[in-house]
Amino acid sequence: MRIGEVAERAGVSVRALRYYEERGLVIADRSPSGHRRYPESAVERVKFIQLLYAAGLASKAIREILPFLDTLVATPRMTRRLMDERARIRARIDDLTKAHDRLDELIRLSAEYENTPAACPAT
Amino acid sequence: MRIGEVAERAGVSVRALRYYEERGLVIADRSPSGHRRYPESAVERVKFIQLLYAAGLASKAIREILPFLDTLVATPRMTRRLMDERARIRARIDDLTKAHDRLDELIRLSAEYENTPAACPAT
DNA sequence: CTAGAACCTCACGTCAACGTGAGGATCAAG
DNA sequence: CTTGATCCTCACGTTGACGTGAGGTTCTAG
Repeated sequence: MRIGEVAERAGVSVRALRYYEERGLVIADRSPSGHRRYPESAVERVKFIQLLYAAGLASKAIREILPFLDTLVATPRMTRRLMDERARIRARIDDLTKAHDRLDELIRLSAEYENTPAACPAT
Repeated sequence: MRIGEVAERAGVSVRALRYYEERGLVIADRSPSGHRRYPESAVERVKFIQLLYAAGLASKAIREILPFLDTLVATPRMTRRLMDERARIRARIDDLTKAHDRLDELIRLSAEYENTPAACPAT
């Protein structure tokens, strides 16, 4: 598969894919002319990378975790990293929950001084 | 109160406080010689700012929300911003939860191939 | 065979929230 | 009055995940 198709199907930019290769997150072999060739699996792999990036993992952490997808064998280092990052994410969720509740509080407060309805469509 | 004390009590750097002033998040008046003077309330204000920064709000969004703490009166714009950010945070929590669960899955998988105990101290 | 789409490699630009000196003034204590 | 801690204002450096041309090659449809 060519880079443009991978980009579109994974929902990222072509530049991002080149960047991932530079960071060692995705390996692509090349056509004789030098164009990148990706296997089908690359799409899912990139989506997974996006998931981890969105969760705030650094590319270094991702690089340590990704090989697991290929080998399905976890080194102690990988396991540790997985658990560390899980803990980090959990802590982050706690922080966000605090901020969320605080904003909630303010919104309810503001509803007392304004005519603005406190009801939120997404609640 | 001087900037150093505010910094220590709020748990941020002196540089951060100057930056917050530059961004219009904290107003400090000056001594005749030009040193910043903060009211007691600044400590709580800065902690709140930290909470919002930690939740991923941009300084622009914080600037729109902060006046509420002073006036306790919400303009429609402020209310909208509050609710927008609450929604953003909620969405962010969802993303993180997805990533968390995915990592959890991998950790359980890796426990099958390694002797690494799956038990997590923080669970 | 030719045009336009898609690809390539540099390599500098971006943005946010500060960090980090440089160089100098001010404050609090003895 | 001196000294060490604290403060001031520039102003450039940092980090990560790309964006954005520049300048050139390759692929593909007609």
